Amino acid sequence: MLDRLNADQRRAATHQGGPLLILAGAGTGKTGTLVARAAWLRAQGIQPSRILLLTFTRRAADDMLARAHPPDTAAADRIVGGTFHAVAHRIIRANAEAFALPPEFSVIDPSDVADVMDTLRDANGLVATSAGRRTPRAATCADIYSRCVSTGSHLDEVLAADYPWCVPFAAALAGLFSDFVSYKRRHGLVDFDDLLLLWRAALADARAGPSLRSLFDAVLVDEYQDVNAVQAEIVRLLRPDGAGLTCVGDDAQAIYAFRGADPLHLRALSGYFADLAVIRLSRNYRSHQAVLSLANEIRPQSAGLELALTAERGHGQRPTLVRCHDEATQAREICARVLDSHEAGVQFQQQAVLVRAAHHSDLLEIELSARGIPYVKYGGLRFTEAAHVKDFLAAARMVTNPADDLAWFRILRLHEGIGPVLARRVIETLRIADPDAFGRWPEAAAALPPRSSPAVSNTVGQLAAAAGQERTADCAVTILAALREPLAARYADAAVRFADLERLADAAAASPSLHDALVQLALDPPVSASDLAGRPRLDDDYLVISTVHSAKGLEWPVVHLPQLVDGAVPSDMALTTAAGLEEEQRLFYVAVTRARDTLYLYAPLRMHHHRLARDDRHSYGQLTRFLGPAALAQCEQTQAAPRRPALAPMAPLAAVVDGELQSLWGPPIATASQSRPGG
DNA sequence: GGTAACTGGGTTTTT
DNA sequence: CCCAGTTACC
Repeated sequence: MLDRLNADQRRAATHQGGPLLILAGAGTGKTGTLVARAAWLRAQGIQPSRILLLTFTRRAADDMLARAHPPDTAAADRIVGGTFHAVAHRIIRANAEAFALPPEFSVIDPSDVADVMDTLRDANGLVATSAGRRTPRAATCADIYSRCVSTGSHLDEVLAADYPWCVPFAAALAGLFSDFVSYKRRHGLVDFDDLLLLWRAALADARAGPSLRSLFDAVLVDEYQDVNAVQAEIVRLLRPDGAGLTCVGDDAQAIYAFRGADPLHLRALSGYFADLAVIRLSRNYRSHQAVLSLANEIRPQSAGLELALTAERGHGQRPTLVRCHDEATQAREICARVLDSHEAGVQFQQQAVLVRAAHHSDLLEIELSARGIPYVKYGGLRFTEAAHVKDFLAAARMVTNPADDLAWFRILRLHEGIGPVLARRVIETLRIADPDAFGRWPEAAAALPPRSSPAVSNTVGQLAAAAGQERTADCAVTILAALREPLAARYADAAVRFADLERLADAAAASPSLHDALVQLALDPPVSASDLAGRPRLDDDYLVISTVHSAKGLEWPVVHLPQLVDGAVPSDMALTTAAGLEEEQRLFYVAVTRARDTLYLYAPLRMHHHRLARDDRHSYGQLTRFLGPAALAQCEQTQAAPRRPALAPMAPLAAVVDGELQSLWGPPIATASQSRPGG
């Protein structure tokens, strides 16, 4: 395994003793190095099950574990790996009583958090008044809350730095957050932040800490630049003196500040561990030098962690900047180049269009459809955000955790004639936090209007039955059956939605318990329904459209980067703060370094600006500030020809057709009566 | 009193 | 497309 490594990689894989930071630039073989390090640690006599690998995505964990040992390896001989959240959940679930949690606690995702906040908003004076004072929306409240928790900062600091328009609501938000915390505890809910907080608390605990710490001899952390304050502390608590700690990362690729991550944690490692060894990986096996020259030019350098990539694959072709008259031209130019590459033998799936925001590809998607170019889109709206999927998850949560009133609320409201007020009344009557809520159903049903009562009772009855079933598969089938009628009544396209849910139920049935299935879905949501059924159409060839965030860690032979104008790249949301702008630059660096062979950059002059008034939505965009003169010197530039109108200009619309239309209902006129017999 | 149906204005990124 | 506000119906 070590034979295939270069000298730096081998030094990293075989580093002995104290804490190690591997500063791994994009495409420098980081995964292979980590896998080799795990193998070397085992060769040093460390049990695989005493090696912990922490990643940020499940995919990264699976990739590495798959390369670390053959698939048939027994559990005891496997490295322990997963995302921070998944590992935290495993520990908390195994020790629920010690954490004073009900054994079947619900893990709620950020949209559930927003729903809870929504129900608590009114009581804290955060309801919008007609007087025009705009209050932060539920999702914004949830973001602010999470930012406080994950950065360990006081509410006032977070508001001042990132949500200045919410400063007037500081007191109301503080009240809301207190209510939110006690609400979660009352109803057995655990959010993503809680998973990390609970793990950290256990590690810091005088009695639990030492035994949790002693589970592992070596801890490997991937993408360390993306840890938040809580995760950084978890790592320090796992390896207090740094022995056996390996962190891999690149602070120039930190792109998750919006969820509380901060590359300062990576930069602070050397201050925290005096004996930290830093090994740089800068030999790039992914891209041609022409691409890397641009990447090196735009890479933000930080003191002490400078790095420049050098290509192992030859020089290649310089990136091309295509200046386009407008967005429509840009869409056509992308299609043309995608097709050109395709004809030159590059499959669609070897090409990707990477966008800053999911809606940046709207126009392109129309053009792709018109030309019959198949594509899949990653990032943006997730499968679990679809209304019917949320319905299913809510029903499943009612079954596993009957005290989860959010789930009750959603399922009750699914029925015709049940609105927020009735749903709340029913939930109160049921006293769902007390045991046997399902048993009190007849009492609650009496308060419902006669026309909805039978349907709701039917649904609740079936879910009660599901709660009594042992096997996960039976449970999933019963839940599905319970939802069939309400969904059919609610959604016009119920058949399609139900088919989605059948797949979801199948996937859930494979889990050891419904609880585990739900956690899996929350922490690692499938991107689409087809995701659940594995990859059914491997032989099909699709162009990839992805957000830059979702593209992290991936690569394609041909990469297209549209919308390189200020306001889109960098996003206008980030322009107000220096920190925001730095992150946008790192995002651009990540995007550029995804390309193996060919990189196309597109800058439309005119861009659609939804933040402007309706009549003024088109403004002239400036080329992104990230392509300064030095960076531009690394690119070929070309100007796309605007499309010439196919027709000569005509008379105004009114003159062409309006007179004709008037003749259909206007007073009869001489010529009209001639052409219409009997008129 | 409570629900559903309609309307108008706004939309970053995601474990 | 989602949310909040309004109106129309039971």
